[in-house]
Amino acid sequence: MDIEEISEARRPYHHGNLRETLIDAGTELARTGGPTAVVLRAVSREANVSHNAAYRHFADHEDLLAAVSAQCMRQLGLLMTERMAGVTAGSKVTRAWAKLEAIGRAYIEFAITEPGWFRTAFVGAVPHDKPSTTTRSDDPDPLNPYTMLTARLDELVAVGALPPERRPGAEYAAWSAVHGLSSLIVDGPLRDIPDDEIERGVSAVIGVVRRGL
Amino acid sequence: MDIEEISEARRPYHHGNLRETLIDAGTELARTGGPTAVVLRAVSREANVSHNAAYRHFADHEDLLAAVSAQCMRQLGLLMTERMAGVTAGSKVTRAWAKLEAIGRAYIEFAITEPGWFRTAFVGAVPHDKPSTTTRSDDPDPLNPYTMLTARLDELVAVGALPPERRPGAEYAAWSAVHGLSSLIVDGPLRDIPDDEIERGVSAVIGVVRRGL
DNA sequence: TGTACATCAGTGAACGCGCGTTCACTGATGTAC
DNA sequence: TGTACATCAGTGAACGCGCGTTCACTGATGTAC
Repeated sequence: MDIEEISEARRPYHHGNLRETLIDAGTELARTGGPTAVVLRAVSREANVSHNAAYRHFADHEDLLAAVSAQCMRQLGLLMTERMAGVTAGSKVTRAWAKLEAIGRAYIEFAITEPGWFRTAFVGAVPHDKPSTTTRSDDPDPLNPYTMLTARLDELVAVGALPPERRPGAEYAAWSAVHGLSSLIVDGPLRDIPDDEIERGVSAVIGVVRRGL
Repeated sequence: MDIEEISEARRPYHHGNLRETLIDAGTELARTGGPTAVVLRAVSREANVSHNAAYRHFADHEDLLAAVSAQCMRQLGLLMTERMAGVTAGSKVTRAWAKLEAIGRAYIEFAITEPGWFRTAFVGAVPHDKPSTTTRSDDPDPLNPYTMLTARLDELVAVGALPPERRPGAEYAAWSAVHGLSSLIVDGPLRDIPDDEIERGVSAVIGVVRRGL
């Protein structure tokens, strides 16, 4: 009750949680408009705050965009985790393959259902071997899509489904295939293909990766 | 001599070839700055023409950008053709595979050596089954990368290297893999990986596609 | 062959727009004594 | 427990910027008679 009162009328001068609020507002704008919609003034407007307040929490526009981008990437990792959790049946080998397929399909699903987030996630994305300064932790982020992919490939080797000599470079092949189809559909020449054609593309990509590994 | 005179001092009021000149200027700007550098005023400036002259040849900014984008796509097709022409040795089957590999490697090479063009080629790219109004011809453009890919895959089938039942959807798999690696390197998280790591990625992608098909 | 006139292809000034950023400020909070 | 004061987190006005686009125009060209 008190909280509602505050959020409606007696909004305090000090926001208390403005950084997160701004990132959330930016993420919402990115959802429909992609990275170019993450504009300092628009984000501040959305957060009901003067457009200068952002400078108390971010160095500049680029800094804010990077934070929003990271949040979009986390959304991708979240969907991948969710879809992977649905895989429970079968032998160890079957499950290992099914999990790899699940995260791959989730990646493409994310790109198609949330194109704005997908595009935003990949602007100013930090190289996978250079952890960002804000996420400086020793154990890798379990929601990071690249981390999830390497874990799946390692599991395939551990379970005997993938010959160890095929392991090096495998992440490039798998990631590229899935990312490429996503990009071609989201911004590329495959923009307007019908749903059944998309499913054919996904199946072809998954099939080639699986047989090729 | 006369020509030089004209181009230097006595530039005629009527340009005579302004449309092509503007597209070329835009392409040059795109080369270093990508699609966002293709700005109406900058392009006109580069062509030594008032920034309104462009409106005699293009409906608006988007129209100009589309023309520049098409030219960048043609550059990609040109490099692919060139690299493919280098394949001459071996049996029919060997050559068919080598040509597919050659266009795939050329695609990635183009993305890495000409990132501005690569990015520009894929903004507002026309869906592959909907030819643009300017390129309305019955026989498909031989410089179109997608056309080149399908031709290679058809050849693999004709030559007996690819089982016909594997043919449907094959272009999605091959294109996605190659485009994905390119995107990840050009704008994505693989932005700053060293050269030898790139070569590992290319080999992995090519290998998986070849074995997977 | 000459001339009037429509049309085409440029020019130059001006418009409004939203943006990122800076400035001087004010209200709220925390802390030393 | 009070009080002075530094610091933090917001506000509001203003800046310059380059952009796409529109307007009224002018110079060059082609064509009908």
